[in-house]
Amino acid sequence: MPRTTTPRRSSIGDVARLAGVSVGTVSNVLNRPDRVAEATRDRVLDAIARLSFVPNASARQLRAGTLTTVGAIVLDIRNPFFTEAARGVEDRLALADHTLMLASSDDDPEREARYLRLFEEHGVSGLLVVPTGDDLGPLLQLAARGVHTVLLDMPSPTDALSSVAVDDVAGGRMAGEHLLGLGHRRITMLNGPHTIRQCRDRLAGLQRAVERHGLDPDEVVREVRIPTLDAGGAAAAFAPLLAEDPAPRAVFCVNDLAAIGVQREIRRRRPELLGRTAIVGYDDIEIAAELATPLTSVRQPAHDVGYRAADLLLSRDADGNPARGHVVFQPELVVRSSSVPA
Amino acid sequence: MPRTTTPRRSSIGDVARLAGVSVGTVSNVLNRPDRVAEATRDRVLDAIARLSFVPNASARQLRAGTLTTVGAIVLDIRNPFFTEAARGVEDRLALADHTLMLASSDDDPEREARYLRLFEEHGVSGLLVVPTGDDLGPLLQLAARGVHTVLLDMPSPTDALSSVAVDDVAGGRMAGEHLLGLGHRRITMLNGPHTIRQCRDRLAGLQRAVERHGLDPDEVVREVRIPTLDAGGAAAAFAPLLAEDPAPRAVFCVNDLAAIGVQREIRRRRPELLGRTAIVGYDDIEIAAELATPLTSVRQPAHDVGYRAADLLLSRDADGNPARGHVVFQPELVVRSSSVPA
DNA sequence: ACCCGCTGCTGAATCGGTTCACAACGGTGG
DNA sequence: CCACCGTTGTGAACCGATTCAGCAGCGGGT
Repeated sequence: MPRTTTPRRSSIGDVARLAGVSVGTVSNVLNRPDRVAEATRDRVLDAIARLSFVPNASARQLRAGTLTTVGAIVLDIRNPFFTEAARGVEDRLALADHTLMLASSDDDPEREARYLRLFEEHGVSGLLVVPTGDDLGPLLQLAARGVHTVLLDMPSPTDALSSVAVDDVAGGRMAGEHLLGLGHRRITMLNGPHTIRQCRDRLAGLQRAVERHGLDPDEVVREVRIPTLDAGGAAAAFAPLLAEDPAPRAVFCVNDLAAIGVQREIRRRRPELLGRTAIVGYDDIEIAAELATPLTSVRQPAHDVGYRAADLLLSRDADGNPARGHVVFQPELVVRSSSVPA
Repeated sequence: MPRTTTPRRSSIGDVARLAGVSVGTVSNVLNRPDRVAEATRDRVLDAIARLSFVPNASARQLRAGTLTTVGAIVLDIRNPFFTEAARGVEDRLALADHTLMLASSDDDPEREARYLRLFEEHGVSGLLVVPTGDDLGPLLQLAARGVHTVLLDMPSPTDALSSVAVDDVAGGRMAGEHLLGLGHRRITMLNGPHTIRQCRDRLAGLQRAVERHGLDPDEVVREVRIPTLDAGGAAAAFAPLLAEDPAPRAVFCVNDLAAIGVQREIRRRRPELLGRTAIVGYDDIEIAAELATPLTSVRQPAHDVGYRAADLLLSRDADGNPARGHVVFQPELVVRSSSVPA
């Protein structure tokens, strides 16, 4: 009986009644204030304040069809690369008074599909997606249905989808050249699943660097897969390698979190190898420079990636159609003390 | 002229026409499939597939009023504590087939207000907020308007808002007792703005620990404010202290990122003080154990905080009203080598 | 033959805004 | 005095779904 009935949100009709005008006028006050005489406008604004009226976005969008919300789906919200990119997105969107809604697919195609559907149902004005796999089918269908989509951190194989990415092959090559230049001839790559393109590309870059040195990639490069791209998974996968003889002396990790896991595992199991194992990470996250052994890493312009992607999403060509484009940023090798000579 | 007119999204009416049924039937197929004969249902499903029909969430919500989306506003998406909490939220919501939309206020009340309004306009079924300041007015109004709201990482001063928080006074006290136990009698606290409650509480906890030791907080504790809670801001604020004589020998940082900044600054300017300055951080982020000097830190159960908050948001009492509650988790001190004796 | 109840479907009202054709009105110029 | 104009404001159609009263058809009981 004391069941508190939720007070119904007040609608534009309530406001109109209180202000003694028609709903059309209230709508005009909201959207084209200059079309309304000042006295009337004040009365309406007063009524809005008194009722603490908040317009219903569903109703507005249903009729007007427009929305200033952009959706983004990243692989893992805990990965600093993605959060930094998300900040870039937000920063660009804020300039256009748009807002970001962020979701994390956890590298699970099913979750990705759920969020894609959710955003489409809500009619977002654009979508930024870091795809979980190679199957762009769902995204292409989405684009065909008129949802302007930009691939994040993945070059688009088609003109139907725009993209902003970083050249991962170049990044892998930089890491490889660096390690080869230090004299290493056996390089272990701690890589993620090949379903993730970044992982494949970074390996390919490493192999290309080896070839350029006139060596055989199959001899030099040994790939070890880790199931999850975090420190724990990397540590677990690296542990058995440390028991081998000889233990790896040059390790290229698919990201910095994995590199941190490798360092942790070396310190725990074979501390004598600490200063004698070259480690190169990827992403150059903020704390890479602060680690027990400051980490050599391939830096990606994460903020720029997000910013540029949002920019692409918002820009229209002369005809008012969404602009299409493919942007590829170049990574940069940051050398610190973790990459020791052979 | 080649202006590609966006193909209009197909509606439930299009589906009905193609399947040769009424819109009501299509709606039934979508929401109560058991009410529809199998043959009819198959025809409708076929039409849905052929048109790649996606229901319009705005229309649905406008009429039905329900939504399975929850909004969350955190202070900074780059702070691992918040992203970990966000994962906790997502994990709990997924169980109930709800989805999370995440936004970051950047500790800016204006941005916070914008997102609050956005989420309210969209009629989210609940809201998780880490408030930017002490002014809960807007949130109380929101709650009064029927938006179920849970304060994240802040104990609620009122029963109108639920809350899930960690006891920051206890955390500050733990840090203080640890440093005092190590013999330190001058403690510098690198703190954030007092507009943030966490910052005030952690300082208060530190002061209380000093009192318990029979000492005068004003003599022992020196507070230095940093404008932003990241490594860069902390490093900048700490630099002048390093020029003083004597330089600080015990530093309690309001979070781990700040502690990392302090370590960086010491290493850069006074490397001789490296092993002789006790540092305690807060949050125990994943890499705290991997730093050049592994960091003593106060651990917060971030994932649990998010999970529990989402739980509170979803739970209803026997009358079907949203449950109210106040949960306070206890932090835990993790001692590593950064906290050296005096 | 008639009524009852059940299943399966229809058609229209409804949610809360936006938008547009049009009306009301006071002022202006010929 | 009238035609005309610009400024304000009105009222209804409309967006795309949900929901519910009601109807058609059919089998079974009496």
